[in-house]
Amino acid sequence: MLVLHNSLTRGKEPFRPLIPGQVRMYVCGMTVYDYCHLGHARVLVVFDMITRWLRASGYTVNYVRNVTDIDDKIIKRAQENGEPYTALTERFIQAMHEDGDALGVLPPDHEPRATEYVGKMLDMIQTLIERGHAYAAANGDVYYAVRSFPSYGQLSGKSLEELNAGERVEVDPHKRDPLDFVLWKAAKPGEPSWPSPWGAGRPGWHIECSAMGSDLLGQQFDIHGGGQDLQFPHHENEIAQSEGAHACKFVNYWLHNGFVRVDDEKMSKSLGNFFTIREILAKYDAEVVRFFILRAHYRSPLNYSDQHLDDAKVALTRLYTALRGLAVPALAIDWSQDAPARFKAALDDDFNTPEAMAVLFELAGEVNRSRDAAQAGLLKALGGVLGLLQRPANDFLQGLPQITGTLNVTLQPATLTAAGVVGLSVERIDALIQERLAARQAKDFARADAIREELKAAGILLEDGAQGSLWRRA
RNA sequence: GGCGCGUUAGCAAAGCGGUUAUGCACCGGAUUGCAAAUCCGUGUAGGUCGGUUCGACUCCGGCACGCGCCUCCA
Repeated sequence: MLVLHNSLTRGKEPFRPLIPGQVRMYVCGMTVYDYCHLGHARVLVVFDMITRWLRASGYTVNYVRNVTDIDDKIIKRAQENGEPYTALTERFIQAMHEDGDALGVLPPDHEPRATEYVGKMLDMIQTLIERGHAYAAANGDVYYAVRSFPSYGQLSGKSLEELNAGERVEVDPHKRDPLDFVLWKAAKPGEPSWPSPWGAGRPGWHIECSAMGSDLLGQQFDIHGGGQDLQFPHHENEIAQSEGAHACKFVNYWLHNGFVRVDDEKMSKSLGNFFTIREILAKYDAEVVRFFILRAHYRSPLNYSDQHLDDAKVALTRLYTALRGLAVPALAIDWSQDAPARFKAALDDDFNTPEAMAVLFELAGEVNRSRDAAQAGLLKALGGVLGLLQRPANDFLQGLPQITGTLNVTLQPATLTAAGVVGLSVERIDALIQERLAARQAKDFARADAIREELKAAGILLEDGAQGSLWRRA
């Protein structure tokens, strides 16, 4: 029985979908005006893991992750670049897909773009006006009247009074209440716009998700996810819009993943302390990054540093090392066995991936002791539930970091030579290993050790075994 | 100022009112020409002050420190 933490009630609850066996889940995706950073990677990976686990648990999942492809920042960036905003968004949507693919993130079932749903948004805004939840202002904007929605603040646990007390932004004279938020934004000259009953303009950010969610998943659905920073005001506003327009409960379970931090500060665009996914993938294998993300609980803060990624790499290396050299069979998991049962119990407890991973490491120890292919198959199968361990072991152990992206990426293979990683071809490595083998057989250990040192300097580590020497990249 | 979250060993990170988390690092041993990998073994925790309890890292309260939200942000 899956139990999950619901932000709405601030506690753990048994998960019961509206339709037994079927899960409808919406996650707020990216605003596509730049490359995704590690914080975005966390959302992608965490909700991919959640989707995988729901499916592994037997649920049919309809997973929607939207794209915001029209907003102030997009318009500004496109103007700076002197390009149509659609060219900008297309480019970064493609980049986002490349990043997600690299990280082993399965595509969502639907990936609606805001610009495709403007009509639905206008319908919804019209309904909100008719129901007294919204009003058109003199400047052509349409605002949501938060005072018309008594339970406003339920998700963030704040009352309107508390929110008003902390108001730090200059009050917009067109708003009836400082907390009223924009549903429809009148266009300035030269900006992309859509016609509407209130004049040319574009949708506000919050209405996008309400419209796309209800269109694809229904007026009420099971899970809504996103980063913790969206809890207020974005998700609060979504509730006010959707419940105001549809007069029924919007979402039963709200899931929010924790932030990625740098030096104990939130990684964010505004602070400028972010690392893009592709910057990180220039130095680290994408599976290491995925492993790094899933090694922490999804609701906990995740501190980023090279040291932590180095640690993650070493840990993942241990798992792959256990699989190396075995003919690992593909097998169906018997969830009644001890290790799978503990793995399942961990994930059923609010997606506790750190505990599930502990089971993987215990299993790796058993595989190392037994060298039993069936146990290795179980390790690989359980890893697969988390989207890990699916490559041939040597592909990971001997592989180069993957470079994704065909766009204007600044990464060059040369950046990989920092540790001498690409200094030697596989052929050269094999030749040196053969030479060293001959030296060892001739008891010329000085020569053998010199070759080992030479390879080590190039980032190649040797492991001598009964059937010759194995190598891996440092 | 308001609201909320966190503080676990050298580092990272979980569960749990009483019994080994796990990974890395460290130490001892096996193995190895020497290493590496692997195996075996040992040690190192629970911010602080109180309370509840036979017993608390685990529950409750105070304090300190850190972080987040209250404005766009995954």
